Amino acid sequence: MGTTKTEHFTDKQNATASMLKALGHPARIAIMEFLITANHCICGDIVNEIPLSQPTISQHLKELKNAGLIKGRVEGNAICYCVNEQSISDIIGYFGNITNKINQRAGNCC
Amino acid sequence: MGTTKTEHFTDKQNATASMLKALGHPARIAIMEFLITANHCICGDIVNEIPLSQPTISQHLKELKNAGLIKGRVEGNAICYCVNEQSISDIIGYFGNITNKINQRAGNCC
DNA sequence: AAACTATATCGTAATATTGCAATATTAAAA
DNA sequence: TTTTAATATTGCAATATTACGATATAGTTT
Repeated sequence: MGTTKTEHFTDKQNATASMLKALGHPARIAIMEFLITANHCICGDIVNEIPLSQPTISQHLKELKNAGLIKGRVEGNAICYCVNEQSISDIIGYFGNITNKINQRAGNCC
Repeated sequence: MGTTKTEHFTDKQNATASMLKALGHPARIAIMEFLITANHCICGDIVNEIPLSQPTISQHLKELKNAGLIKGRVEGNAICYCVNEQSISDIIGYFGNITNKINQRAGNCC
């Protein structure tokens, strides 16, 4: 117990859940928004921008990276982060599909 | 510790994270997809459709409902569930905005 | 090389999540 | 009214997440 039973679900369902889970924390939403708003890659400003400790930010960045939502590039002794635009397209694609299915069907009773 | 420091983030960021967090589990993705694919409201079939125990499904439904992603309507001794279409629009709107910002900016270095 | 800077990792405490058996609740049917 | 059916709640064990201090690592500067 305590563990998600991923084996009952499709790969696509697990992959989708895992992307959205990575975005399911306000600090990670804030990091994504910061990276996007900043008009360029961010090297070393993230810790100053978000009021959490450096290890905590580093951990959140790792999770975003594992989920494929951001990319990192080593730049001297700093690391430049930016959004993986493909991942955002994938998410939009997913919800676009959902919307199409909603629009195609008969209608709700609730 | 162990608790998310929501006070450091905007209401919008917390609200967005909380919706996406609700979708950040394969069982809840599967429930959403089932409700959408089913072309009508679902009264009582969810437990048979997803290989998790009845209490576990009930708990996931509660979380989806708390996050505003689904609606429930009492129908005799059963409960009919359906997707809250507005919530999907909200999510699409959020990622649409993100995409606009990405397209407006100079470009990545990564 | 020594000091400095940026980031990652380790270890750990506090809390949250997942899943289920048992039980409660509520409405319908017999 | 007893039984049946559908769903919710409670209680709990296993595991995951969140956050951070301390420390490690790696590149830069002096």
